[in-house]
Amino acid sequence: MFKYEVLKVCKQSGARVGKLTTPHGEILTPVFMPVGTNATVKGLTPRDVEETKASIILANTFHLYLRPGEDLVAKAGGLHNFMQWNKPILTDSGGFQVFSLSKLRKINDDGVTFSSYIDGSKHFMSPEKAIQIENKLGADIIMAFDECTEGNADYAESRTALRRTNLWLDRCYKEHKNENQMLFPIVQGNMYKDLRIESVKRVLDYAKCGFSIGGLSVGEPKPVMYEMLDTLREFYPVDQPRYLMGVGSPDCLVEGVLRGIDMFDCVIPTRMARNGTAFTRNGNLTIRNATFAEDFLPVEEGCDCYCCRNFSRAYIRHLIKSDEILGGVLLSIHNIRFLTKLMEDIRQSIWEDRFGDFYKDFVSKYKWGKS
RNA sequence: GGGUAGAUUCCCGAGCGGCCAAAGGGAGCAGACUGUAAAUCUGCCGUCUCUGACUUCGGUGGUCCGAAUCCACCUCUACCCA
Repeated sequence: MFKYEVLKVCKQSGARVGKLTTPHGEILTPVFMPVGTNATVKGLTPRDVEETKASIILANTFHLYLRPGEDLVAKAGGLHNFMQWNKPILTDSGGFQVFSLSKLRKINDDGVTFSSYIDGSKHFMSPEKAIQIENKLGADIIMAFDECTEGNADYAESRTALRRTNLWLDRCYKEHKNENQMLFPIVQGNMYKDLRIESVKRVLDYAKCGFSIGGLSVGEPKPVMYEMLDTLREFYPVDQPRYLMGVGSPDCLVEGVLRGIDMFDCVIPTRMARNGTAFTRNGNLTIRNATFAEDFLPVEEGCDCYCCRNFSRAYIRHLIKSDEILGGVLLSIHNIRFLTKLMEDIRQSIWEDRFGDFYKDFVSKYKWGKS
């Protein structure tokens, strides 16, 4: 049911194109996966998401457990049916929420006790429970329940979190019974090379058709993240996709592929869209800014997305300034399409053994902020 | 014609003798955002030679050591009475 094949390795860079087969379809890697935490990519219909050529999206166990509840999703026929997305879905386990909602939780080896951000009610999440919920939600790929630490966590704290992540990893695999779902283990270890290496070795004892790298892009500088990826690289088996969790700025995607990463997800294209910023190959454009008030060009010339084919920067700026929902919707469409197109172009350059050149060209043009 | 209330920095609006360049909104401008408690958050928002100085609170004149705040007249606005 699950299969990963490497289709091509770039002679110039070593980056690769692969194909991951799942019950709901095939995914060409390297791939960017848009995030739809609450069983919706914010603001977009599945039709919109499909038009961006996204081949797989994320949803979140933690959020769907709190509302509407995994039983209701199961009753609806599973996530695919509930949200009307018939391509692959990956559910995150809620491990990241242990980190991002840290003020609301208490953690020990058994699991995590936390207060709901919705109504303050007390809940308990364990590796077993997370897997049970993910089984009910029915995504194609499900994530192990891990403990993610902050970018500046000290060694002792990082080691404790890793020990717990490892403990939980075993419990996740014992609990997981649904053969229609591939369980990905998660590498942790913060910014400590020895912990990262220990973690990846451990993870590979469990990984069958894919594994992921978590706990990066959590506040550390980008070069530190790249260093961690460089450290891990020699341990990767060739026959499994490698998923770098939570990474999605255009420059990080390119840097990640160069370091052997096959899968990425991130909220950043949709969040930045709602906050008025667009990705382009020449750098980010804060469409909200006054400079675009009378700019009647599309967000990015040459882009084939619905937004760029039809609307001007001036119009989108007007929508954003007027707090009209459509502004965020259109920019979300563009930003996601920008990333899926970036991945298409990366794959093409790998096929043609020129990803090294593509990388240099991209990095020389793309700027994150104002230059 | 008579009466009453009012005129505050782009807008709304607080201030009612010193702690006022003047609360709070809004608008405007800019920044942040990486497994989404984020259509959110942060900063700036009179001028300047900017750890200080200068010019502002309808206008003019006055009282006072000191006025956006008190007094007089004027202008305008709203409502009421004729």
